Amino acid sequence: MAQKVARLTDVARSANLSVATVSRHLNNHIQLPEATVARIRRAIDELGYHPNPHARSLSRGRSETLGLVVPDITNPYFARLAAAVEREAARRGYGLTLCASLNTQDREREYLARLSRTGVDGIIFVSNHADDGSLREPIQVSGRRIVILDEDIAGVTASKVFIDNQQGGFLAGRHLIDMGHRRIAFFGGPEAMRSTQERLAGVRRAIADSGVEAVVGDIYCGDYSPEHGRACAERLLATRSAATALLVSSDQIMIGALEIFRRAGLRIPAQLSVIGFDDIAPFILFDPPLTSIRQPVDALGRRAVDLLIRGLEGEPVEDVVEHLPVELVLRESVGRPPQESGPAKARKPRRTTTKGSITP
Amino acid sequence: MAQKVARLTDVARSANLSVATVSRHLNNHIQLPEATVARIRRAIDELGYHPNPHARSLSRGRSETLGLVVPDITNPYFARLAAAVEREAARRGYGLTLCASLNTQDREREYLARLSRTGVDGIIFVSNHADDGSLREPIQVSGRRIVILDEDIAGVTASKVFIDNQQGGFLAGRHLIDMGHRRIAFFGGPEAMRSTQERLAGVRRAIADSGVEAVVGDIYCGDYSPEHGRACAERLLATRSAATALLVSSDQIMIGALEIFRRAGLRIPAQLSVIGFDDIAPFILFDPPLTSIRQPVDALGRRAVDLLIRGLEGEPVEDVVEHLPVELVLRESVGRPPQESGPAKARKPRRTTTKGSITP
DNA sequence: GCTTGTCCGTAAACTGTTTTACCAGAGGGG
DNA sequence: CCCCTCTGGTAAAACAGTTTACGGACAAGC
Repeated sequence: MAQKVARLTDVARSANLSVATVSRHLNNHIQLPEATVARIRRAIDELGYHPNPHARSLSRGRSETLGLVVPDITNPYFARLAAAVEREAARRGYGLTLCASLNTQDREREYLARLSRTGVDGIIFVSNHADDGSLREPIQVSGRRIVILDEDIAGVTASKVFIDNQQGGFLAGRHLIDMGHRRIAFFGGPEAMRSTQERLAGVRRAIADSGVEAVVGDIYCGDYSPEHGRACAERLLATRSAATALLVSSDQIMIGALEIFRRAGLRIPAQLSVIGFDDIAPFILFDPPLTSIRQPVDALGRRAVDLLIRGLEGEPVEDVVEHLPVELVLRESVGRPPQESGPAKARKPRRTTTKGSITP
Repeated sequence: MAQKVARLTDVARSANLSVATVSRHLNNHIQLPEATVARIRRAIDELGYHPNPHARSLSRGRSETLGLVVPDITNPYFARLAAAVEREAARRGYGLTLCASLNTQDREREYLARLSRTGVDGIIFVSNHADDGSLREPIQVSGRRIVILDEDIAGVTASKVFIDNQQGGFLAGRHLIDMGHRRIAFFGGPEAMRSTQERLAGVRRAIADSGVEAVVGDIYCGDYSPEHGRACAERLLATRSAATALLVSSDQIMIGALEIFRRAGLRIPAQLSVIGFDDIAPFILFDPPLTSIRQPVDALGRRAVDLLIRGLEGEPVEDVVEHLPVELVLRESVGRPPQESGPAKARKPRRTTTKGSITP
């Protein structure tokens, strides 16, 4: 009783072979005659042999496992990202160990250390706050290959995959201008974060490009949460803003904002045109269906995994920084500004979904 | 250049000790004089030594990693569950490797095999479909300790943690009866699943216990999805059902159903009283805020991890089967049935949140 | 003075693979 | 007949820790 689990040695002995032969056969490093193969197969079945994964990892120097550090999988955006990463990793034969940093630097550092101790081959790192430089050293010291996703961490040399935030702002801005809006409000994430700054810059570029007299005012920054969205919306209503259009920088913020708008009886888009950002939440189900900048979340995850695994498997890849294109999905939450009487000088909106392009 | 990473041997040599001494000190198996400790510390810092996790796992026979198989983290219910599991695992010093089965038996089997190959110490398994018996063997053969979560897989001997589905149905049913409803519709998940059957049984038990002449009719089963919810709602409206109340067996189904009801202009609870199940989605934000049976999702995850780790760390635990209590959260989506003119013989609702109890 | 026990420490076995270096024998070409 | 190249296979050395069994030195107890 309590019989030991079968080892490779046992299989080899039972098949009258050396361990090396069996091992190489199992790893397809050798072509054996059918008779020998059958002997091995029989021995394995009989003994119920399963290779010991720890020994395998030690010997090969890798475990075929990736680590993913993400602020919070309860947030649909990160859930979707994690799902994409997991799927792609699995497709390429890698496992994924998940770490929820809850967006605190402490836990981020702790998980980085833990992942080093845990033997993952590489790490995909997603943070969601402005970086204060304290992450730089633990990342470099972890010794693991790493790729930074979604939000930058300055000073770290690694491959990085972002979305084209500026293009997102630009597409939204241009659409609003085209529809005749001249004052655009903006509900953003943390002010210090690149995503916020770049999206804003995109809107401004759209205005500048249009040659039209327009402005982005009522810029309220905070964190990516429904609470912040509610606060923004209340503030916008309270100040009786002159803005006729609004760009909301995330689904989470949008959910909070819509709650307040609905409660206040604000009609969208009759009284206020609204564009969202992310397009993960089922905005098509909302009333009205929401026009939104769609992030290529799945592509983001896939690309990060691809870059990481490539680096891992010897291919000597340079660190790259990529900006994946976003697109504008037109639905029904953007209309003409209320004060505009006729179809004066406003141009028509363009095609239904407008692909952004990769910026260098 | 390309200098080798420091090994324990290097540390020992540099500190003028044997590897055993250093190893035991690092693992707190020995108390050393301060001078020796300092030598070790110096050597480690100088060499930048990090223990090799693979070697460690091999030697100790475990990796302090758990596996979680879940249908889809994109679903908020499972996302929440995964978050709870991850948090608890991390708290106890364990990592978590994530597998998304997408609810297909094939992928479930594949992941089970993969997790065996990947060296996790134990597995938490969540499936979301009626089990056809084909999972039984791969689970047993995996050789890993396993705990089944949320939905049963018959014939598997393992610890299992469920919620008390019947109590959920019962609490909902009793509340509706108390409010005067006599015909209750039910939108459920797959008919073959225990969760569906037990919740339904709970409602029926509530009716039986009340001694009142009531019935649960318009029972529509399908999968846990918004699409199914839309289909259910359309069917209910189309048949001009006599039901004055409705129990919806999941958030996902609810989202679809509400969309149709809203579109049809149905007033809740004036024309139809509604109770939800899960209470993960922010139902408090809905209009009206939804009365719902709340699942103890965090507790579910924590308990599963606890059971698993206990078994792993030698404590000889019997396989247990637990049913965690649910509670009824009263909000504003349940009222009196429309045809009821006065507050006739209906009893008052009870306290605000009613804890269920553990059933044996 | 002898035993006993503690403290600090060592050598060696053990974990279970993969991989390298090598080799006997068979078959083919010259 | 000799040389060469496959084929099918082996022994042994990594991989990098943990753990066991043991042992010398020194102090205390008798």
